[in-house]
Amino acid sequence: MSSSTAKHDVFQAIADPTRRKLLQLLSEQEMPVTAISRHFPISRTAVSKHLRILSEAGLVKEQRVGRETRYRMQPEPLEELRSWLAYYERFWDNKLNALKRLVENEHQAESQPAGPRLVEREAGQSSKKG
Amino acid sequence: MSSSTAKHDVFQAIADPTRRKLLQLLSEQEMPVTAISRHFPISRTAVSKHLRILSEAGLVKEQRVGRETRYRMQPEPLEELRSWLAYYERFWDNKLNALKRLVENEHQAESQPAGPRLVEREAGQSSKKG
DNA sequence: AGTATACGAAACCAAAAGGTTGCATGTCAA
DNA sequence: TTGACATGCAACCTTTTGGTTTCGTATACT
Repeated sequence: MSSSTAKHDVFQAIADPTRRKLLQLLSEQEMPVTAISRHFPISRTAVSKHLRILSEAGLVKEQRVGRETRYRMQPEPLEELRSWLAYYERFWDNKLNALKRLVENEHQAESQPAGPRLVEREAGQSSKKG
Repeated sequence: MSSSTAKHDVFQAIADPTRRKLLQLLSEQEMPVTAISRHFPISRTAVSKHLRILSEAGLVKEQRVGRETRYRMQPEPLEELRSWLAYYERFWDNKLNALKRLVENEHQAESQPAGPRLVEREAGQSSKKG
């Protein structure tokens, strides 16, 4: 169900600091565009564009109410970020655990945890002329 | 001690899909540039530039070994992403919990959880002409 | 010494990003 | 109906981004 054909994904959407502030603001409360743009030093149109990008990433939802368009945050797409991050958490967890073990055993030598040590090298095509 | 003057932050660094693949690859094993670039359809120089950006964000570390530069992933900066994300987790947690409650109680009405309902409006300067 | 390999730096380019101003349109208030 | 407000859209501009090719230099191999 997750739309993967989107022009703007969540990674790209949150890359911009203004958009992160926008998200923060809209997480606190739903707001129409002009009210939103009052919180930023840029033009309303610029804010509107950012909102569009967030919208395409599914991070905000708009609702027309009379002449205003109210935006609210939509947290679901952050799930993708979360699962992406989850993969990498084990790496710094490992480091933390290693450190913890080190501290607990204090003067003991660090036991190299099992892991890939070999470095990927040439593809094996070195005999070009022979 | 967290460097905040960096030209490239972690959000921007992971925004590019190529760089995310790069991270993935380097999380599996340390690798020199040419070997890395064999995994991508772009030039070695382009890969090198991406590596530079990741490096500036602290997400990879390089080590010169003879004529090659070996890169390895450095997970620590992802901590920032993690903590950023942590703030938003409560939002979808709320939704999940609400859903869970709903499912558990099945045919029961959804009790609106306490939260800001009011919308930020005008700053109060509507009496301009009097 | 001479050649091949690994890499970075520089110059250059097209497209995307982030911003602006101006205009058109829909809606609310007298 | 007339005017103010809220917004979207189009045109335009500048800077950044992601990419290329070419070249220089350090290191390794024989």
